[in-house]
Amino acid sequence: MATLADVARRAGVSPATASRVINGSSKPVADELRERVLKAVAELRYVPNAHAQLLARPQRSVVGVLVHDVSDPYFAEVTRGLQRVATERGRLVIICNSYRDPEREVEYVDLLRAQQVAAIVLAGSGYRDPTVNALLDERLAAYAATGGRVAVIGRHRHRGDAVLPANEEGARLLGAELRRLGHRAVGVLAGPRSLTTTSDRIAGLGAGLGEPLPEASIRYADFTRDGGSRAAAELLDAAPGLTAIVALNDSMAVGALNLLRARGVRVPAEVSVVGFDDMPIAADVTPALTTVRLPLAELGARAMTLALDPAGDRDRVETLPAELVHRDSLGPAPAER
Amino acid sequence: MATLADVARRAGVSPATASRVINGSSKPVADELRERVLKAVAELRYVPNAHAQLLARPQRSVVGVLVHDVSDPYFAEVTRGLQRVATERGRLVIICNSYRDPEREVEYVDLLRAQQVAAIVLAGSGYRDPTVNALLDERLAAYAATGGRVAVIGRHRHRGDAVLPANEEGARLLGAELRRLGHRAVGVLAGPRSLTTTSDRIAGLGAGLGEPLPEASIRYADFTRDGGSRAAAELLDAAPGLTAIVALNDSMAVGALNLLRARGVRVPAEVSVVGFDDMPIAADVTPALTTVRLPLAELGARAMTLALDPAGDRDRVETLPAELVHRDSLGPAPAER
DNA sequence: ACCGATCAGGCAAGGGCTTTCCCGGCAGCG
DNA sequence: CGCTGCCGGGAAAGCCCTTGCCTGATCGGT
Repeated sequence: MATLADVARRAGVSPATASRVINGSSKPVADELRERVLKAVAELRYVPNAHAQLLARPQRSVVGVLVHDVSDPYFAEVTRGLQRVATERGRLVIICNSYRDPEREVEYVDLLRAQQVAAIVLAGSGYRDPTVNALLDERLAAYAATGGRVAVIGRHRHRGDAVLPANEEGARLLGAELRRLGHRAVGVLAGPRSLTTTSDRIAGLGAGLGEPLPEASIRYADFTRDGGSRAAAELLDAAPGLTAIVALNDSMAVGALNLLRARGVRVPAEVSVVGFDDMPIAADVTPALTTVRLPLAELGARAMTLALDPAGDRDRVETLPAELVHRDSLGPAPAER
Repeated sequence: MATLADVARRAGVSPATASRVINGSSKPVADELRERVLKAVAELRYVPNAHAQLLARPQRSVVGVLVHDVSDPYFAEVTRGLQRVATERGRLVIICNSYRDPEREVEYVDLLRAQQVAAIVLAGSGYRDPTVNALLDERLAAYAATGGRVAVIGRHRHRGDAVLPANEEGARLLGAELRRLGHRAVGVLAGPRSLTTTSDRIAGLGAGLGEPLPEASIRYADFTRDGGSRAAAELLDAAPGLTAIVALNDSMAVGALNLLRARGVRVPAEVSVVGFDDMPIAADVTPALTTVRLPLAELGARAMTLALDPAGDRDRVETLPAELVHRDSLGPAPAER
């Protein structure tokens, strides 16, 4: 690997001059020398060692993003927003997948810290377990204490700048609509119990329905298509009288739709199904999914903006609204079964 | 930010000793000192500066991945495979999105080179333009010349280790099946003209159908749902007699399905629709999409494996087979229209 | 009790780059 | 003609860490 010294030698100048030419320093360099340096750079295909640069100047330029799983459509969308802003601002992004493992999350925070990233963006539901949060908080605080910027998405239990999707409010909207349509026996396909996203959405739903949801009508599973399918099967077997199934994300809803089709249950005539997030596929399944739209890319974009802007005196918190999207999978409750 | 020197001072030892304790060096250190160092590390919340480490020891550990767009389901799936292997091998991954801009691709290669990554994995269709390829090749060669490892996915025009999806063969399978079912008027929803993936799949399709596809029955658009929808509309308007539409990826197929539904065209009774890739949603749309399955995650996993294994004497090339997945959106050609 | 071997720990040299500070040379001024 | 001031270029210090090599001490053997 060619070094700056190689370039300087080849151009017959000092490393100092070469560096100045390459970085466009404000210090003037004679045209002839400049050209010689540029020529040497091209010939040697020289690329500065980013680590040495970072060591030599305190300026931090890359930003770390910690998500549960980029290949999950939810995070894919959030990441798109994050990337857009980062690219606009000329920042490189390191994406890390925690796969919802709190321990790995802590490890990654340290790793990003070691990489001297300018900022860390944490995306994806927080955990309900206070022990886990405390550990992560402690690490983030250590990072922030040395000037690192932190922004979180959807983790209201962490300090630092935050952007929050209106999980609870969105679920409330949905609950109210279900109630208006006469649904009384509502089942819930929930994500992992440990996540605040799950508990927030359940709470909102209960509020909207006007009565807390009995634990018996909730099934916890993975936030995936298969998780939704399995949970729906269990739920239907346990409580055959349900008129509506609320999935706490669209993937699960798709799984439920699939199961119902397999069992020959008509949607929404016999059972209504609704989702959450409004992922791109929601409109393309049959029946088209009624769901709660969250501005996912916007969530990412805002968070990255917060992370890259200088810290304020106090934590900034932005809440982004949820919106009910009416499609075909939700109808009035059938009169009697 | 605490440094090793801070830790050493606090523990009352030399930086050398501190370093040895922290890195678990083979050189023995007395238990008492070891403990003092560990205590200082904890108190200062010390994390070694990864850049300084990288500078001090030549060992490269992170690997760079260059994709068109992680939030595209195709790449999301490929990335999942890449990540899996990288994590197993204890490697951090830097993901970069080129958004199909060849120029940005070259920039990112340099950037990854600057980051001293151990390997670069290039995923996603190559370009047909030889000029563009030459430029990229030159940069990759510069990287490889200094010991960097390169692996590409689906870019048969680049040297270096490669894993290739059987694009052409998969399309041939599909073409043959269409022919068997009596389809003679076949339209194609193609991705960008500049990509080899597009041209390979078109070539294979023609081969399978037994006759080259007339240019008039092809519409080029973005590899997206909306691209597919628009292209389908144009195609149908221009050639109303089509009995089958082949989308060159599943997103486009979903868009086509949507358009046909909006126009009241029955699938597959009046027009058959097939996709490519077998993305997770393919099974969930209505009618369920007949498509060509590519082992996407496997593609990623293999590529990462190649990239992390030491270079062989010659370039290794693995081809992964495509498989026709029969679902509901493809039926026999209607007798007469 | 002395010598050599063994061992733990520290010194210091890098690794590649940036940047401050200094120096030599030149022009301009008195 | 001599001095000052400016300007372009280079020497070198430092960023933080690892590690080969050296030193001082301890221990065993004789």
